[in-house]
Amino acid sequence: MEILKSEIQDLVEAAVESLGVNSSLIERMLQPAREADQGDLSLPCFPFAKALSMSPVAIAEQIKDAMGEHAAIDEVNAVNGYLNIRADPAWLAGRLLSGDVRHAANGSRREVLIEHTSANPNGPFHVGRARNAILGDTLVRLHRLWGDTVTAEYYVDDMGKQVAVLAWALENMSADDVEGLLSEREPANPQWVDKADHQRVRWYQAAQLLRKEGEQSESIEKAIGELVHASEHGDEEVLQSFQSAYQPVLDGMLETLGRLGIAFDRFTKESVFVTNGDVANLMETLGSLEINGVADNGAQFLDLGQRGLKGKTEFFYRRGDGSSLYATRDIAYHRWKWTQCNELINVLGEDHKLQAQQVGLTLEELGDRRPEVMFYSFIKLPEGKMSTRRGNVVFMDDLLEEAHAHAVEVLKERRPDLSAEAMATIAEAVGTSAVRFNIISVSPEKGFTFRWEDALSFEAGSAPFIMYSHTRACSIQRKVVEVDAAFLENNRTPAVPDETMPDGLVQLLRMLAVHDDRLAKVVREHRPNLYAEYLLQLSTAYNSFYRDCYILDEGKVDPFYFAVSELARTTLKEGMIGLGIVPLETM
RNA sequence: GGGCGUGUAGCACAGCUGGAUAAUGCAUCGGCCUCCUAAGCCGAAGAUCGCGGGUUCGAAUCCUGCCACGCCCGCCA
Repeated sequence: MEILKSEIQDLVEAAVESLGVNSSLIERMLQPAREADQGDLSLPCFPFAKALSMSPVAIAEQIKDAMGEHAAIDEVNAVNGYLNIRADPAWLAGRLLSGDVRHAANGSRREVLIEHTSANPNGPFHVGRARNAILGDTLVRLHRLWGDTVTAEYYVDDMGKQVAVLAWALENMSADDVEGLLSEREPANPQWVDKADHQRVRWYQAAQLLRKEGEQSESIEKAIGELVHASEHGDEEVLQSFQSAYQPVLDGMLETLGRLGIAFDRFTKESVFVTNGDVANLMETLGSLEINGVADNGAQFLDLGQRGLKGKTEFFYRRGDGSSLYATRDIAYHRWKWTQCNELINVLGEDHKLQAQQVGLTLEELGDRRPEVMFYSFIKLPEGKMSTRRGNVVFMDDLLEEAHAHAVEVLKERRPDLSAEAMATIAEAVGTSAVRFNIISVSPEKGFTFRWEDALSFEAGSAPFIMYSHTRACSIQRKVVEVDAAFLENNRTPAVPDETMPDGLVQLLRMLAVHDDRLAKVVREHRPNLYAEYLLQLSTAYNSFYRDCYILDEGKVDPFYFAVSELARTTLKEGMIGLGIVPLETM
């Protein structure tokens, strides 16, 4: 709890000094208490035991006795060798309601470029791909909540084999060809027949079959190879045909993402760095490096083993025919990205770890910084790995429909009074928020198994739980305005009452006091799941407060309780936006 | 074979820059709607923190060996 720590650290240091111990460790040792009933900050006294040749228990007692009084401190206890300090709830309330604490710790607003998703535009989004998009977008939102200036960027893979296959298929196959080839597969979901990503992926899949099994697979492979080659050499006409092939697919994917509240500020095409000469220049620079090597056929690589890379140390950046590789273009892209920001974050699947190492080391070799990377592990289905080929996929579009339908069912039961229209709006918000939250709330590096029952859980521990707490606060605000329309204006900073506060209120104040600490950590360490956990705790605290403190009692408004409720409401709302949960005002 | 990651209650998951009784949700059992939305609240039960060593006043957390699972080790993207 930084707001308390910054206030009383001097006091603790003075007390420790008075015992004759150097207090330089206090800054680090004075830490949040683990259990709420221990207090807000605690100082383990074990490290001082040797120097003072006293028991930690006695040391804690003596520090306690040596501590001066402070308005921020409710009580100090010495327990089992720990010095526990509890913040005074009234002091906390005063600080929080004065409004000058929020984001107080934020001295470092940065310009951050976050690249995420960047999926090949060759088919609809499935849940596996969505982990990247949801994590990335949440990171974008949380950095914005923190006060950073953020650019969310999608790197469009507009050259290379995957797009070439799609372009070739659209050019050379009829709808009948495609459906004939895919006759043994599951037919496309009729609901999405007009959506280009679902449509065109059929062409892509059919072409993949032909490439592998068809009689003309060799000639097809050759044709596609020529397209790839042309694109890698910056052939405008080919690149143009690629674009008309993938753009509608990309648009379809973005439509799906839009439903989840995910949007991008900029799309950067891979081919740009080929056509503008950056890649050629880069390869020239790399060729002059000390660690450059040349293979028999003229291909070039860097020996990154000399820079600490383990395992396979040769990193090829140039083919024998002189063309670039994906990673080479990625390096050119990164060098450009560094001209756009002072903080760079990439969201990548764990399969990209080696490549990220190669790119990072090469950037350092060139005198650039390496980007920060948030890696995530892939989403599996209970039946095993997701695979489009075996039809073992969950499309995001289907998942969102299912989530929406499930939310409608729940609403029919709980709120039969609502109009169909209102229900649809709420169901969409509840469904999409629940899906996002389900994915955000687990650590990115942890394997994630997608389960319908979890994604559609609307109970405690889910997005709807947080949403529900927020709507309670909204409902109270509406009622207060009904009772007294001018109340909001007249009671900006009510006096903090001089009486013992109910448990629920104290819990809520402490949760609110800790918000910035948590957000700072989440943004610094790229761990959105910790913020998801925080919002759950804040919601729980609000619900306890709601239980203990009647804001409206017999038609009268308690100004202090209402102010606390309002602070919780705005904190919840901003936090929900930070996670991409829709802050409904009623549900 | 090498590199990286993961292993915590029946299930899912938090905690991992070492600190006191390992947090939370689901499932299980019990209580709370004549009062601000019960998608809620209160309580019970449930954990040799993968296994073995080590460092330390103190280890889920650090080091090390082993086991299991995932990902990677293309002049593919």
